[in-house]
Amino acid sequence: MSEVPGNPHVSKAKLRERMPVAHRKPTMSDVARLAGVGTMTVSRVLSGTVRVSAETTQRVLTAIEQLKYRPNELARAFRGQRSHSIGLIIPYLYDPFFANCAQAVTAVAKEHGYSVIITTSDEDPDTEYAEAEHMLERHVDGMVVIPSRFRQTRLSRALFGKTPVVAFDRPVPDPSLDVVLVQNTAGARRIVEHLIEHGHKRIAYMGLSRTLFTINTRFLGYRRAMQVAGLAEDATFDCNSEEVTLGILKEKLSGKDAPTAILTSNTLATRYVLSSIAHLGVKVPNDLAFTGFDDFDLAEFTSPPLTVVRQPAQEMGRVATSLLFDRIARGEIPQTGNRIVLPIEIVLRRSCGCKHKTPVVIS
Amino acid sequence: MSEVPGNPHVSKAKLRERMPVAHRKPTMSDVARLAGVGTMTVSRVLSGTVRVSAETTQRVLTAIEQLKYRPNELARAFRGQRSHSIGLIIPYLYDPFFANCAQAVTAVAKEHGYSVIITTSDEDPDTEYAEAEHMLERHVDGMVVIPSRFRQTRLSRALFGKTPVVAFDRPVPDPSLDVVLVQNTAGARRIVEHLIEHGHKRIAYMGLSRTLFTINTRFLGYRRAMQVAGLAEDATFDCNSEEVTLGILKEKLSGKDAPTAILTSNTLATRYVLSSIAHLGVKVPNDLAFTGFDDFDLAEFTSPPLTVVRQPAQEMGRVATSLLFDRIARGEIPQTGNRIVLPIEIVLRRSCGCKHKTPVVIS
DNA sequence: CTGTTAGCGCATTCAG
DNA sequence: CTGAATGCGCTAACAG
Repeated sequence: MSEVPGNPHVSKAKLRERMPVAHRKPTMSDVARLAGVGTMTVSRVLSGTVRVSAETTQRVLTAIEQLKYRPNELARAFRGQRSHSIGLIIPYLYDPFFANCAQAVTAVAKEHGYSVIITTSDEDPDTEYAEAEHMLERHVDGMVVIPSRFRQTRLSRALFGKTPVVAFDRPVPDPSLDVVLVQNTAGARRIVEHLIEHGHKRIAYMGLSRTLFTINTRFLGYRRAMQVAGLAEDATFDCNSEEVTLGILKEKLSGKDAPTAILTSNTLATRYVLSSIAHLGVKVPNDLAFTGFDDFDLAEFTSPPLTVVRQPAQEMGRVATSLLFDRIARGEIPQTGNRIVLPIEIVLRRSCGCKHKTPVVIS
Repeated sequence: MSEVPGNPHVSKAKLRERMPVAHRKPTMSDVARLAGVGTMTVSRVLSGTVRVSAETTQRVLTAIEQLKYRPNELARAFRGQRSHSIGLIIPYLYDPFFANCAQAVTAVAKEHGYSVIITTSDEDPDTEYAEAEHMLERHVDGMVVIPSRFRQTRLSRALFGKTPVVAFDRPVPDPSLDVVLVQNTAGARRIVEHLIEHGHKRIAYMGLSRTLFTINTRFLGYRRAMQVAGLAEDATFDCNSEEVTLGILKEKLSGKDAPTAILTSNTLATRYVLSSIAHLGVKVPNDLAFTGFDDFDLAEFTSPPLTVVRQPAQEMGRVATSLLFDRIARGEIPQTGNRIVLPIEIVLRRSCGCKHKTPVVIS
């Protein structure tokens, strides 16, 4: 041990003058020294949790001003129990639906004075797991996540320990996590019923991978409506690219039981199908009625305007994040989490065969 | 001071048994104890910077496994000089263009093993400033930001100190910050020239606030093209909502010098104008040719498909972030920053009057 | 109302 | 190749 002779309990480091203030970020003790008080007083002035005399407060404030002191959040987070940050994991950011969710999450976090650490899972369960671990290592106070594939996601209470987590848009197998969803099944069912009211008998469901919760759940709604009406179902789950989708649609339409109406599973499928429709020169809604899941900004300006199921993306994000802050505040992890289901709306435009000049929204 | 009698320099805390491991997250010394080594050895095994004997390494690894030990990134960041996180400030997340930028930033950060702290400025210079300060307090290693209004942004080297910052999409007044932009002026100019080639003489520029850099810069390109062709300019900067835009367009079209073609300043303006056009029953491109800045997923499926200037959103984000990591690695702050300008593309579809069945991209 | 002490978990000295 | 001591900046707990 490097002790100074004669002062066996005071190390050299303790005696060494600290670097001149100019070259380091000022710390609390710099402020304390300048104000002629103890560091705790500065801390108290900053946090405002304990009364400090007006005069002292003023001195501290002046010193802070003078040194341009900024508290070190890292030290604060490290020292205390709260890091004042939450983690957000979503599949992609370039999907407007997810981006809208993220917008809501950051907005709520800001209201709580929290930072958001964001990352994408790219729909890959391993990436998702690794990113979640990474956030845990950063000691986030909680996490909001849109889980990847239901059967493969490894997100669970075992991983998170005492860190609260809210899943949204898609559920997780672990029942102890809170989850916020929308009425996927009911939404799909109702829009199919609408198509049936228009007189359609052969309605096709065109989706991406069935391993995605939302896509499968919506399919269930579609199937239900078809069954109730005594109609034969016709679903595909391979619309993974424009090329593939074009092939599928072409084959469907050339068959003798060609569908007269379509429901797509989500925005991406909508894009692929719309592209294929344009390519094939099919007229909507006369040759083929079109409906899709997920509304988007310009759905009103496509040709024809699109009838869709609208999900409350931002509200879902807001509800999920509020729930998370609730958990953080309460500090208790439930045995079984909440399950909140938000209502959807049907936006009737003209691709379904309706003649509305302006969209009609039913909820 | 609470000392144990007889041991004047050993406090009670020092003697007190630590909580049983089960109730705390395991720390490095838990691992060290179990492996029968010092904490430094564990640290070295983890960081891999210094050679440790194979046998010892194995013992440590086993202990880590057994305790499910995870390093505390917070402590690591606090202790070391790097927090391994960068900050990202964008105006909004619900704008697909910005979301795409953000996607690229998070992707590059992930490649570097970095976390991204994200926040929105809502186009407000004060929010922007506050959020930047907040990130600085969190000791991010660097920041990527899409600055708010050019004349009002308070982002500057003075605020950031030695923390590297890259601005993108829009510049900042402070020349010491790096900035990555696209060819806004050239893009606007070329698409207007294209309109002129179609025979248009009265071309209107419809934009949001001129205080936004991109919108003003694109206007300059528009103006240039008009001047060179000897045409009179006709620009408005008040398309802030659907209602206002509708009023403006209605008035323009009823005047005797009604425009025969339009260029919008960005996606939002495009939406407002498209909505107004639909509302007024104007036929595109026969009554009015349409062109816009910013491509988007479904621009191909609007009626008619839209001719637009396409910006490389993801590439811009990627370049900006790579530049930032460069600065972080080098650890030096330049006197005057880089200024990188990325090329744009013109996507010719049919709203401009072209007859292309599929889009033609010129760059 | 204010100050002192101690320690959060880690990595950088420095000694073996 | 390994370990002990030390302190990063802050605040909870206590003492005055």
